Amino acid sequence: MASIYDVAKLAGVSTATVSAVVNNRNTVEAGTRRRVQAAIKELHYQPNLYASNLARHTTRLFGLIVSDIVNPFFGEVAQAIRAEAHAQGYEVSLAATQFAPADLVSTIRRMIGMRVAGVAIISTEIDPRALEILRESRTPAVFEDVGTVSETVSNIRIDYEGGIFKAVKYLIDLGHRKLLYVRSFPDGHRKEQAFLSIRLRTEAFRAAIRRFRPQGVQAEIVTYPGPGPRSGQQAMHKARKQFDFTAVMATADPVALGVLRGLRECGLSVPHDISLIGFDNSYFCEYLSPPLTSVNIPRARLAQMVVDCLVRNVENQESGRELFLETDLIVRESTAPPANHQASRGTASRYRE
Amino acid sequence: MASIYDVAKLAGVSTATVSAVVNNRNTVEAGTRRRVQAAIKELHYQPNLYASNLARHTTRLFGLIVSDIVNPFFGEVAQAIRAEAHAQGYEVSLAATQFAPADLVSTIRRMIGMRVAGVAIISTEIDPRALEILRESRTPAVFEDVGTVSETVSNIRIDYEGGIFKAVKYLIDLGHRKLLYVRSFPDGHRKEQAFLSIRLRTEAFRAAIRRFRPQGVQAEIVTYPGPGPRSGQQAMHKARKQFDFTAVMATADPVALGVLRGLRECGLSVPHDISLIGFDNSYFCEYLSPPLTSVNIPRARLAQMVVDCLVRNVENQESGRELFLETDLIVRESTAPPANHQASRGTASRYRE
DNA sequence: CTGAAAGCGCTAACAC
DNA sequence: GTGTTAGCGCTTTCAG
Repeated sequence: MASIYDVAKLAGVSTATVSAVVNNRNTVEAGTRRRVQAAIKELHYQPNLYASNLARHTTRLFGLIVSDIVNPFFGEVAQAIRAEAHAQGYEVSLAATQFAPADLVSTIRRMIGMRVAGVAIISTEIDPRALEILRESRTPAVFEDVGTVSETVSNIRIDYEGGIFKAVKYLIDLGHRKLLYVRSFPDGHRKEQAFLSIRLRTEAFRAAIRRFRPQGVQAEIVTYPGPGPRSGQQAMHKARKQFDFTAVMATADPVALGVLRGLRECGLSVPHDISLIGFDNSYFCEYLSPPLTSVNIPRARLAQMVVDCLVRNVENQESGRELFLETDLIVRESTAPPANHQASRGTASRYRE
Repeated sequence: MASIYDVAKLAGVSTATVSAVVNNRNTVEAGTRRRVQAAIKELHYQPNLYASNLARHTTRLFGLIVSDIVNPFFGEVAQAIRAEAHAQGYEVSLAATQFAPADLVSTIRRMIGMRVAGVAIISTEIDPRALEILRESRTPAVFEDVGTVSETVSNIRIDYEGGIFKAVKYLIDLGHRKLLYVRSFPDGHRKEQAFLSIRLRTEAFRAAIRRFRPQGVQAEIVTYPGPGPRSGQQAMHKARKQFDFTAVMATADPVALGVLRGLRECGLSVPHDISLIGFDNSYFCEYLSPPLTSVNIPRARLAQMVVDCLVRNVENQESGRELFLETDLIVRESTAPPANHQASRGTASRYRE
């Protein structure tokens, strides 16, 4: 492949000049520029990114690491972050770990190897080495949910507590007293493993329940391995036999998807027999039957925070910060007052409103 | 950040030796290796990828370009391709264009700049420059649906024709005679613009209808701009007033999602009043209410083909090929015989099966 | 098994 | 405006 020398020779100029026109510097005379461009075209010249980055010493590139590229929530967040970064003149390189902590670490290594200006980690899984490596390399980073802010690492705390409290309260106010919380963890891992955001969400649920104990609220938490939808589906088939409940909260929307299906398979109707609340407010929520009530994490705000942290850290040497992202409950049609005990026992679903 | 020289000096060896241990070459004595590793750890050394790729002249890296990172179909495909590439010892760098042909071109440029070993373009949008640039740079490439194979570019033709024929036939066999085909195109573009796969799918639908004309089959095709779900939803609100139909085919699953919602809002039930078929067989299909019948594009097979083409091209200098990927219809519960004309006129949805 | 040294293709002073 | 040139940090012969 043609190099900058070939172009320079063909155009009868120096490599510095070619470099200037390639990088759109306006220090080149129109005629020269044209000659260079012609040579570039003729040789199909494409600058070698490795060479230029190596010589340049600095990149306007952020790394973005998400857990699961198939979960639309991560896709939406990635889009939002990309847009925000572009607005600030940064590219973003996206990587997915599919929940494997080892991949998280190697991906971070690779990104440091790319000398990214900063990296954002929006992931469910964590690995203590991740933080350590990032801090040692002094690469600006922003995490979601991981607590330890430092000179170069920021943290965005998502208000699970508040969002889940709103959700629980909403159910209680509707009259529900027996709740089921369903969570899922990726296959090939142990439940106890560090999926921080899942743990935090669960904790938030427990805390909310505690506060409503005086009202006679009871709750169970069940956990199944595997992809979210499958877990949710399983949960309905199994948990229904063990526990009595009139409302379900899912740890993430894909889990809610499975719950919806499981419920249907059991001949139970949402929200008539069982109310259901998801988490993340994925775009598909409003398109389900019934449209799914879900706790919303504002993506645009999240993206702003992420990019802002990184940019300030990079450009103004501001140190890492702890930010707090509020969440809210988006009420749709998957939640309603519980049917009376009789009706909720399985066969009433034919008579809607 | 520490360089290979720093490590070499600290370990009392040459950079060649450091390079050898970093790259896991087994030509280093155990003791030396340990010393080097200690130095690496102490200095938090991370090799500069640009420098190493520049010196190395060759990468085991494929570029993968998809249209829309939020559509789970692309996510699933990306995962499958990544897995297959890893199995062959290649990394993959993922980029999303969000349907913008200009981004397609600049992304391809960037990937050539990264000197990727090959690139796969699984996108809805196309741009003639894309093919041209790739061919000129002699970068091995594989497209989906774009017809012109050459020395370095392969093409995977997806059997839209077959898949859609099966879908239409299935509907006809169920007794449907009046079909509606709903498609969507990204906002900010014109309908006539080149979204090849959408056009091909539409053509396939037309062809299928033509073949069933003798049976008295009628069909309409409607098109709305915007995100798929919104288009599907709109289609139901508007098209229902203009046309008479008992079955809907959507150009992609997200569109079907919107159709489902639109239908519900109109008080129509699937499949009792209207049958619905999606396209792509996204993972969420089986979790909808009712589970969505959809035309399946086998991801694993697609991934195999893509990676295989690329690898053969890179490693064995085999020239580009034209491959054909069969599709099949996954029947679920969104399709059923049409209700009699009376019942389908809007109010029958309470009396299921 | 290890070291010396010549690049890789580009950028950015600095000089002209 | 444009050219010269010294690196950037690594890999890879080739000697030893």
